[in-house]
Amino acid sequence: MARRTKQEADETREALLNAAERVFLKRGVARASLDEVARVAGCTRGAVHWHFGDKLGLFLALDERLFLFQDELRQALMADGECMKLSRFAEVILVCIARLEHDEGRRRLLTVMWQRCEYVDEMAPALERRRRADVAISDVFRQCFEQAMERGELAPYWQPSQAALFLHALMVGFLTEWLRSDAAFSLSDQVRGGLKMFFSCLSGIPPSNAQPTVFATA
Amino acid sequence: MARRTKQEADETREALLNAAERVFLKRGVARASLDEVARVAGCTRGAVHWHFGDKLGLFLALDERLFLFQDELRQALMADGECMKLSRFAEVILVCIARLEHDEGRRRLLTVMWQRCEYVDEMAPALERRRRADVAISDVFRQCFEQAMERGELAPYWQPSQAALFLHALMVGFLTEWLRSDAAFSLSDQVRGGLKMFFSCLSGIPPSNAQPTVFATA
DNA sequence: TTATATACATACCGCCACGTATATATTCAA
DNA sequence: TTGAATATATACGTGGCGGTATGTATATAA
Repeated sequence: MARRTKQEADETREALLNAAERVFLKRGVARASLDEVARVAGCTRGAVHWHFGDKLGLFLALDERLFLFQDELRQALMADGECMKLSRFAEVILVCIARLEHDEGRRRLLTVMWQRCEYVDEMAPALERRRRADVAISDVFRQCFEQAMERGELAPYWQPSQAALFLHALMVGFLTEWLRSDAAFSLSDQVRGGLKMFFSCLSGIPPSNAQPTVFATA
Repeated sequence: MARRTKQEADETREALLNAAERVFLKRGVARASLDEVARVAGCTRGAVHWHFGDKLGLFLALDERLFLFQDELRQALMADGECMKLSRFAEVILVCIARLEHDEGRRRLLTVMWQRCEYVDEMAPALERRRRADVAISDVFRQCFEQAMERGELAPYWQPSQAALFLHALMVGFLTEWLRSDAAFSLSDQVRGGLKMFFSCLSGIPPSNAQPTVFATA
């Protein structure tokens, strides 16, 4: 019941975060009790308060996980300040989406943060993170589209910034519907189809249904 | 303190709903107290319990308002089972969006239902309404695109159902970003631009920037 | 006019969950 | 070996909030 080894303590911490993920998902962040979180993790509220201070601390620690995922996408899209070609760009997004779809933990986490949390008062710091992550992703999108425009990959009537906002809204929309439907449809399929249409519009080249690869290599 | 007239009772009811709208927005549905709602409305919890039974009843009554708004859009899009041309279609959506943007009450309501509520356990009925409304809207979209396809207004590579899901995701995404940003940008402008690109892609006709009206009359 | 239903206000009760304080058992460093 | 820091469990106090029960004044119908 007391400090075993440092590693075991870390395992307790992880167990608590995993438990919080599930309990927040089931009860909602506001209605979830720390006691239930602790019991699901196989310990008591003492451990929660030791590791996270209070409920907000626990929530923010959990939120950190989502932040890491988002950053992962951002880095994948812009490995070294250099943007990839549009065709490759779409593929990277799809890989991230597919990973999300097949990782129950990520889905739980995203559901908690998007659908089971009332961003108000003390939750404000998390909302700020969300906003910054949104801006960061949109910025990466925009930079990629700007470089694509310079390379002549963009149909002339598209503005890079507008394309970025458009794409971002599209992704947020698909994700929101997917989470709301309780993953009732194949997210990958939806997004694949959506991206296909979007990118072909972007490039001004009609999509080729015959082609085996997902995107025309514009 | 007691039954004045029937009309005054209805006014109390409306005042309570308006208060709930604001208090739920500020505190989140779960953390909001009925006492604060009542005080904001200028009465006590007695009135709340009389009119709505309990907290869930109050919430569902408020939710009804949003449902009405959504139905308004649905009816506007398909007045008499007949769908309009795509160009007009986009305009109707924009009118609804503009109305939402300039109606603080509607924005509050939508924010509460989309960003200040944890849909869990007893909130399930509201989530069901949300899902049904989503399906209903998507269905209207799909029907319109089907008829558009029959009229030859759709580029051949678009499937009506896919176009409907695409459009729906796009709208949900724009709205979500707008609400999350606390209405920091012009929703109408964003959506106008987005719809313009989307519908020109749909019809396979590049958008004409020179034209004064928003959409090419395809 | 009076009884009854209505439209609230007030009072009371009970729970629950959070935070804190404290106890306790290990580990680790000296 | 021992003290201090660590990693929990347990115990305690308490504030808030929701539901219900009840009080009460007014409208309305008979």
